[in-house]
Amino acid sequence: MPVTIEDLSNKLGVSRSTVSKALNDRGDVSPRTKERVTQAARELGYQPSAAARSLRRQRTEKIGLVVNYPIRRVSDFLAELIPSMATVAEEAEYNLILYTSMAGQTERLISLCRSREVDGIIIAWPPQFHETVVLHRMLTDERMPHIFLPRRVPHDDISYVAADHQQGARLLTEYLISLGHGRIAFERLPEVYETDYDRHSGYAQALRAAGIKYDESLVISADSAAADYDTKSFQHFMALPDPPSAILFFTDPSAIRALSLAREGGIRIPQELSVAGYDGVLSSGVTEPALTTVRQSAGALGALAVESLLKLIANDGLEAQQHILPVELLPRKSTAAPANGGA
Amino acid sequence: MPVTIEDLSNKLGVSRSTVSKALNDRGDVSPRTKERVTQAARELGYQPSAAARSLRRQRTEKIGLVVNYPIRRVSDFLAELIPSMATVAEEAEYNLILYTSMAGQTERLISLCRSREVDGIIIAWPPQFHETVVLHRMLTDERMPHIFLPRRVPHDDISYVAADHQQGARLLTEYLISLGHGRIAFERLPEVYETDYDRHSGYAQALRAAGIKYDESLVISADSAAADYDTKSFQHFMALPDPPSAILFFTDPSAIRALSLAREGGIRIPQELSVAGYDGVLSSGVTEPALTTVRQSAGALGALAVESLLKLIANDGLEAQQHILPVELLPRKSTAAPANGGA
DNA sequence: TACCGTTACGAAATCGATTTCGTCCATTCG
DNA sequence: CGAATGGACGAAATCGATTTCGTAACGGTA
Repeated sequence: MPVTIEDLSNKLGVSRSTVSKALNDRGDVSPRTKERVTQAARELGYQPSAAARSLRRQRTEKIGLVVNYPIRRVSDFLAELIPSMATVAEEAEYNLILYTSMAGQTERLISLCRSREVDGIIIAWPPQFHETVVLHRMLTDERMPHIFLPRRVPHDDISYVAADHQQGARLLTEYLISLGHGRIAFERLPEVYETDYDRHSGYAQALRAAGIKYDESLVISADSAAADYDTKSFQHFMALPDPPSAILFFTDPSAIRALSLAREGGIRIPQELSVAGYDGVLSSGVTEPALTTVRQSAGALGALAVESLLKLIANDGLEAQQHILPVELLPRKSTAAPANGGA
Repeated sequence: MPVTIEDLSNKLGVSRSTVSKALNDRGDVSPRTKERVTQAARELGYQPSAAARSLRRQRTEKIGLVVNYPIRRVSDFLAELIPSMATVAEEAEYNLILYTSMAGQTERLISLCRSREVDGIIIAWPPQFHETVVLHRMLTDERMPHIFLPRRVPHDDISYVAADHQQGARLLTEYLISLGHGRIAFERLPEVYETDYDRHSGYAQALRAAGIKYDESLVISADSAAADYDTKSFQHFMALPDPPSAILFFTDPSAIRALSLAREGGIRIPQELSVAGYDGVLSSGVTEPALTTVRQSAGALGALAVESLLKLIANDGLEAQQHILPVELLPRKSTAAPANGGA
C-alpha cells in the first residue's frame, strides 16, 4: 500500500498537521522541520492521496470534456483538440476527463455536477441555442464553471471559444473574387445555426464590398440528414442554366466529393471550375488537385478553452469568457482564375 | 452546495449507514425503508461525492491513458482511439483521464500511481523493449494494473493489445503477387522494432510461399529521423538498375508522398508502378489514385484495451492479457497488374 | 415465562488528507 | 519579575461517504 501522511508523521515523530503544513507551505513550520519533512517525503516517495485531498479541499484539479455530439466519423479536429486540451490542462496541474456518452442526457450531466468529480466542464458542440441556454442555466445552478466549444453562443452570460467563421468565408470569397470570379456559389448548412449565419454573412459581405450582386440561385441550403447530401449541392449548381465558376462548400469532405464528381463528369478543376472546402482537414492536402480551404486551429481553440475555463474556476465565473479566434486561408490548387474571365 | 448523505438521513430521520446501505444494496434494509430512501434521494437529486466514495472504497472508477509519445502530428489513429476507449470505459461506469505530458518521465508516472487517482493505466506507444520491461516492473511494484497499446511486447508477463502486422504485410504482399508482381520492394522502419519485425516477416513469408526469391536490394530501412525521409525510399528504389514493379511503404503518408513524386516524375500509377501504404488513414482514401493499404481499427484496439484493463483490475492482474487483432486489406486504385507481366 | 434467533437499524470507526484552534515555551517589554 | 507576544507544534474537527459491529425489538419455541 502507498505511503500515507501518517506513515510519514510516525517516522518523523511529528504530527500529521505539521507534515501537511510543511509540504503545502501553509501555517508555521520551522525551516528545520520543513527540511526534515520534505527530505523524508522524498525518501519514502510520499504522494498525497488524490481522493483524500479532493475530499478535504473540495476541488479535484480535473476538468471534464463533454463531447455533446454523436461522434459519427473520425475527425482530425478531435485528434488535434483533445491532446491540446489535455496538455494545456496539465501545465496548470489539471487533468482532463473525457465524457463521450452523454449527448443530450441532461440528467447524466447533472449527476456529473453533483458528484463533483470535476472542477469545470467544457462542452464540445453545444446544441441549438435554446437548449444551450437551458444547459447553461442548469450548470450555473449547479455552480459548475463551464464553457462551450467550438461554436459561439449569442448570449452575454455564456462563455465560449469559437473560430471566426465570418472572416473565414470572407477570406475565401475575397480570394476567389481576386482571381476574377464573379459567379461564386455558396453552400449553407442551416443545421449549425450560428456558424452558418456567420459564414453566410462573410460571403455576402465580400460580395457587397466587391460590388457583386448577391444571387439567390447561387446559394443552396444543404441538409446533412439526407443520405447523398454531399453530392446534391454539386449536382444542383452544375445543372443550373448558367453554372457558377466557383463553388464554396461548407465542409472539406463535400468539396473532396465534388472533386471526384467533377472528374467523373469530365469537368477539369481548377481550369473549368474552382472548388473550395472549409476546415482544413488533413485529407484536403492530398487530393488532386489539393483543396483550397480555410483552416481553424483545433489546437488553439482547445488551448484557449482550457485557459478560459481555468479562469472561470479561479474567478468563480464572475464574467463570461467569450473568444473568437482568427482563421487561416489555405489557397491551394483547386482554385484558379476562371476560363472566361468570370463573366 | 450539493446534497450530502447526511442531508438525506436528516430529512428521513434514519442514520447515514442506513441510507448508504439502501442505496448500495448492501446490508439489511427493510423494503419499506429502502423505498423511502431511494424516493428521497431522487427527489433531492442526491449524488454521492466521488471523492468521498473513492477515499472509502479505495478505487476511483477511472482509468488513465498515458500517451507516452511526442504527439508530432495529428493522427486519425488517436482520433478514433480516444473516443472509443472513453466510450467503452463509460459502459462499465469508468471514465478516462488523459495524461499527455509524461513521455519518458518515470517519476511522474510513479506519482500518478501513488496518488491513486486511477485504477489502471493504458500506455499508448510503449518505448523500446528494455524500457518497457522496466516500466512494467515499476507499475507492478506499485500494484497498478496496466496494458500497452498498440504494440505487442514480447514478454509473457506483459499485457498488450496490438494489430497483426505480420498478417497485414502478408496480405498486401500476397495481393500484389496475385496481381502478377514479382519484384516487390519493401520499406522497413527499424525504429519500431516489433512492428517492423512482424511486417517484414509477413512480407518474406508471402514471398516464400509464392516461391519468389527474397531480394535484399528490394528492401530498404528508412530512418524517420532524417528530414526528407519520406522521399528517400522512393528515390532509392526508382534509381535501381532494375526497379521494382511495386513498392510497399511503411506508412500511408510515405506512400502518398510517393504518389506525388511519381506524378512529378511522369511515372503513371498504377500502370507503371504499384504503390501501397499501411494504416488506412483517412487521407489514403482521397488521393488520386486512391491508395491500396492495410487498415488497423484503432477503435477496436482501444475498445479491447479498455476491456482487458478492466479485467486486469477485476482479477488483480493475475494473468497477462495479450491480444493480437486482425487487420483488413483495402485494395484500391494505386495497385494493378504490372505492365510487363512483372518479369 | 425464559430463551433464542432474526430482522432492522444506528453508533462509531475508517479512508487520508487539510485546517482550525489551542497550548507550550521562549523572548521581550514594562 | 510578571505579563504580553509570537513561534512552532499538536489535538481534534472536518470533508462525505462506506463498513463493521453492536443492540433493540420482535416473534417463535420449549
